[in-house]
Amino acid sequence: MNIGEASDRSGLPAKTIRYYEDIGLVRPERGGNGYRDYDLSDVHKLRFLQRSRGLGFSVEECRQLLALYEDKSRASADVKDIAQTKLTEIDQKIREMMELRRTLEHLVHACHGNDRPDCPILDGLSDGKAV
Amino acid sequence: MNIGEASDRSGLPAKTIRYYEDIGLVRPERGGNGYRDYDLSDVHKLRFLQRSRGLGFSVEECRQLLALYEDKSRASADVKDIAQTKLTEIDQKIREMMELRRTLEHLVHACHGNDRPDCPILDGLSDGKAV
DNA sequence: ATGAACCTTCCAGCAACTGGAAGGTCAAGC
DNA sequence: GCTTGACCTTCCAGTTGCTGGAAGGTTCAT
Repeated sequence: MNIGEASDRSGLPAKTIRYYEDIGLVRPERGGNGYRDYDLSDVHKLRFLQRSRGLGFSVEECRQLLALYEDKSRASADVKDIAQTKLTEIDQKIREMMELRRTLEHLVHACHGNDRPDCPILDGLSDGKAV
Repeated sequence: MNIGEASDRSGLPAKTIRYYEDIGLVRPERGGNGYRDYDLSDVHKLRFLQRSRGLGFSVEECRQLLALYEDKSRASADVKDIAQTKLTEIDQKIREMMELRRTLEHLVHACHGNDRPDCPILDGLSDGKAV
């Protein structure tokens, strides 16, 4: 498929997809007309990149994660180690996300939208405790 | 406190903290010697930035989230709307994070580290289904 | 066969840091 | 009181990860 459809299916702008090819992340075939030709596994990698980049992983981290898709790499123990490390990081990120959610929810609901000095959030801020 | 301690407590490099001052995110007092002087509420904002940036929110989004800490903004309905929108986004990110976790876990455990062609992940990839 | 909607490369610019130089401040030890 | 080392300051340049736009080729429907 052409880059436009790959873009639609992955949720990444065509520009970004070309950039990912430049830096060697996802390398599609080329048709006789010079157009990039993406297959389903390419699209899957792109979706994976879209998700993991949006969740705060760097391109280099994504490159490592993506290496898990290559079966020869998946067979090697060190790449499994990387994956295991990333799993731990993801768990940490999920915890942080939950905490951020809780903080925001407090800010939206616990304070009643006025400037009361006894607002629990402001109190939490002023004495330095985590909100 | 000096920038070094603020860095230790927030988990952000001093460079990044100075950059955040440049762009008007967290503005500490200055001591007589010209050193930046952070209080606990500054540190709390920095920790908040560290978390939300690491979770894939842009600096501009963080600026909006941070505005919730300013009580005058917190009193306004539109800022509450922003917070509500961000809450929805966070929920979405949590779901994506869970899915990413599940994908990785599959890659680590479901394939037994060899190159068997019937590996469920490879099968999933080759027929284009999500892993 | 012409126009719209694709695609290509290349180059410039922006966002969000990051590193390094050149120099001022501070607290500890001699 | 003076040095030494670990702080801090500003400024400027470089990197990462895109993103926009120009200039031009391809495809397809009318």
